[in-house]
Formats: sequence, C-alpha cells, structure tokens
Amino acid sequence: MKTGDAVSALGALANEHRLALFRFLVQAGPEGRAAGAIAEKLEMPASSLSFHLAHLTRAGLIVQRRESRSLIYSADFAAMNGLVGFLTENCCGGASCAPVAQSAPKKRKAS
Amino acid sequence: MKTGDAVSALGALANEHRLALFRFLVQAGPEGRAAGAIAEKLEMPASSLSFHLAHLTRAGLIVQRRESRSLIYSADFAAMNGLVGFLTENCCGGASCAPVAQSAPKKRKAS
DNA sequence: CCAATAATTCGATGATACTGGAAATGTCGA
DNA sequence: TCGACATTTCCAGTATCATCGAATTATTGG
Repeated sequence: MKTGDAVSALGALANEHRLALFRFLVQAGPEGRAAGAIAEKLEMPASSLSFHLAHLTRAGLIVQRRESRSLIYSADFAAMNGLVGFLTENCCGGASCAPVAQSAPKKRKAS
Repeated sequence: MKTGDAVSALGALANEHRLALFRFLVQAGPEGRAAGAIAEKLEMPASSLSFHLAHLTRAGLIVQRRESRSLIYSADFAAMNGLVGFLTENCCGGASCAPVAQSAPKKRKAS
C-alpha cells in the first residue's frame, strides 16, 4: 500500500458515520448489505448514505455489486488488512508499535 | 480506545503532511525532534507545521515537552498501538482482517 | 533588562467536506 | 410499456480544514 492510498483510506474512516458504516459492513461479512438496509440500520437519509458509501468505495475499503434492484456493499478485508499493515510497518516501527530508535536495529523480532 | 478517539486519530493521520510528520517522529523514536528540526526536514513553513503538530497533539498521537527554548515532539507509541488495536478488533473482525460472518462465532483463535 | 532565538497564535483567504431534499437513473414484474 | 422500487446524482447551503505571513509569547545568555 502506497502512502497516497493510506491517506485516502484513513480519510475515509476518519468520520463518525463512515466508521460506523464500515464496522457494520465488517460485521456483515462477505455477504454484505444492501444500501437500503444500511440506511435503515444507521438511520441516515439515502442521499447522505450514498455520499459516504461513495467515499469509502473511492478509498477502496468497500466494494459494490448489483443484485437485482439492490446495490450490495461489502467490506474489502484485503484493503483493510493492507491499511493495518501499512500503519504497523510505517508508523509503529515495524514491530508492535514499540519505539524503534534505541532498540531493534533491524526489523527482526528475535530475542 | 473509544470510537470518538479513533475518529480523531484517523483524522489526524488522514493528511499527507501529517502522516509524513508522524512517520518522521516514529523513526526519531522516544527522543523526538524539535519543531525547528522538523520544519527544516519536511520543508514546511513554521506556522503550517505548528498547525499540524497541534492537530496530532489534540488527537493524542504525539506529545510535547520543552527543552530549553525548543519544543520537542515525539510519537506516542501507546496511542498508535491503541489505534491499530481498535482497527484490528473493530474493523477486521477481531482476527487478522479475515471475514467474520461465516466462520469464527466467538473471537477466539483456537484451532 | 535586552537582544536573540524558538515556536505559537492570529487573521484572512481559498479549498474541501457534509447534509439532505428533489430530480434522475437503473431494474424488475406483470 | 408501465409503474413501483432501489439507489444515485444534482444542487445549494453550511461548516470545517489548510495555508502562511505577520504579530505575539516564551526562554535563555549576557
């Protein structure tokens, strides 16, 4: 994952509604949920929801597929995995968020 | 980490300059860097840098300490760890970003 | 106290994001 | 083809974010 992609993904999740939306889709699993079902669950006007769905889609965190009249959205777990990996490697010093300056000269978690 | 904190932290990192800034501080380790040194390294006007530093500080991702005339900023590794943990648990289904709907009924990684 | 240094806050400007109703688009059953 | 349904796009208004020079605050050595 490149830096620009990470910024996009972080920006997509940096919103109360979108974070809740994404979590909802994560819980829904690969099956996903129709836009209407999401709007009902999250109690959000359809147009506002659509705006946020588009935002998350642009960032690559969710994917869309059509099923008859409904548009089904589902979380892209690989993308989320990529984001977490990016944060861990680039913003935590490679290990599990331990300081990197003093200790570990290489990124190896040996004794 | 609560949802509101996560949104703040994500918003703080969702910017090209601030992400670079945070990464720089992570690399700098607990020792940190003075604002002036950061401004020079990142080639950013002092006032702009100060704006971004304040943003990251508000979000709890970095901390400030004074050392004579200089203000030293350093990454808060615990906060970052908390954010990664939040994303892993709440947005990846608990495991390592694997779908959660079908499989794993509890969040237990036993065989 | 004073001059020099380090950094922040202020203020004005432009850009981008969020909201939600109304209108448009795509899909299907009959 | 028509009507109903599902969702998006359009639009305008409001709010928040980003930029950066100038003015201000804090700290120190002499």
